[in-house]
Amino acid sequence: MPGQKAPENQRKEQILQAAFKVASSEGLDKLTVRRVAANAGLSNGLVFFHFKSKDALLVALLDWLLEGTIATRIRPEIASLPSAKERLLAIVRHEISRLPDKRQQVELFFSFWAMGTRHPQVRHKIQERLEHYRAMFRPLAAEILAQDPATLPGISAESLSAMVVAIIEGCAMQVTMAPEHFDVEAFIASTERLFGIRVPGLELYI
Amino acid sequence: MPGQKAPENQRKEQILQAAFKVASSEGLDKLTVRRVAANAGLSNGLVFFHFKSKDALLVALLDWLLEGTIATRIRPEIASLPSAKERLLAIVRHEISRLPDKRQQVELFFSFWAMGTRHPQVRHKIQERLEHYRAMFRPLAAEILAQDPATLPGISAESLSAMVVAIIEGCAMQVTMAPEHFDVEAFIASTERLFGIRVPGLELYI
DNA sequence: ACACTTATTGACTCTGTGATCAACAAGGGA
DNA sequence: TCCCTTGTTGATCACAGAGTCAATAAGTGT
Repeated sequence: MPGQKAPENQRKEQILQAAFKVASSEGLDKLTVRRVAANAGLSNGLVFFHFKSKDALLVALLDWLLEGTIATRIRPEIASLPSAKERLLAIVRHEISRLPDKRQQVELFFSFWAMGTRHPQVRHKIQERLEHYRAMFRPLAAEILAQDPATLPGISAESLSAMVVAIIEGCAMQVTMAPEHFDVEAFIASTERLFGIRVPGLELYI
Repeated sequence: MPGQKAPENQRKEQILQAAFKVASSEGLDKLTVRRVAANAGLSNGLVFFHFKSKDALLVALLDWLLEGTIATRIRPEIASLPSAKERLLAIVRHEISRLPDKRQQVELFFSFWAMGTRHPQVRHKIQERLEHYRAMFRPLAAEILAQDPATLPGISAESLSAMVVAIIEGCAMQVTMAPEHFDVEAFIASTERLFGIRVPGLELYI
């Protein structure tokens, strides 16, 4: 006996939340349509009605995850900082410091990353986001490089953005793998020192 | 009708190689005991005879992968370089430049990494290797920091090693996800510039 | 020759999964 | 009131997977 109809597309959101719950608590490999449906208190058939297949559900979950997890623009309080270097490092600090709180999301993101190596659609979505993420840093990197072209000769804004992203992602990997043995604050401090900030009289690099 | 007996533990190696072939060509999630057995030209029962369970097979595969993939010691030609900074950067260059060739291994490694978030044994093995990897850089980092304590105040060899590992892993992630859009050479160059080498007269940092 | 341990096979069981579908409920318009 | 579209259910199907097991072959010691 069918239950109540839900208004609009609340059902999709409800199912996606259940899917996230399952994936983040049991792992993406243990996610099944039945488990998601049970977690949402719905029948499995309904999941196939709203998302045509399990694969489509996973892709939708990835969208849902990226939407709510990856930074997509520079926050106003950071955008108002005077120098490009400060802005870039403020973003890095912000991105890294929130990693421990966003651990479930980050873990699931890595699962999708692994999945993406064999799944063209997932791969494409992650590539897009990665590119978007790098693009957020590129103007800052360009400004930094333009201010003093002599210090980092032959380096493009592109590769400097890639470096920043690598540092953030690499930190994320280590945090997810060994959160108890990884000192996030020290890591942030190292990044800032390496990029030459807060060391009076030594601000030569970048 | 049982087939020929294989000498010693050649069978285990044979099965592990088949497992790697399956995992790297179809993805770790598509790895089944049957597929591995078929790929090795053996019966599925034999896989369970040599490895007690699929789980144990996966753990053995991880060992096999780590054994042959992750650098575990500093190569002699690098160890003979005069300065600690040069040695560290030579390792980084070596590690990054071989990423495109080791892409299958790296992809599989990331799959295990994702698996490790829910699998204590896998997690532990990866943690160990990660720590071992960091430990390889630590003496170099310590030496670099000791040579000029003023330039990078308050930074530990530990966090500097973590930074180096983050850069390598973060680069690996981007290479696996978008190998055609990622300029490995430019990335290596950026790393070297950032760490202040090959820029005559500007070798202040690190 | 004979027993005994170790490999090896493939059929078999049991469980769970993705997907389908007929049935049925709810609401909205004509 | 009567359709007709949209939701919703749970039974059902076909199938694949992990793991078991009796049977059997190949060595190994005696």
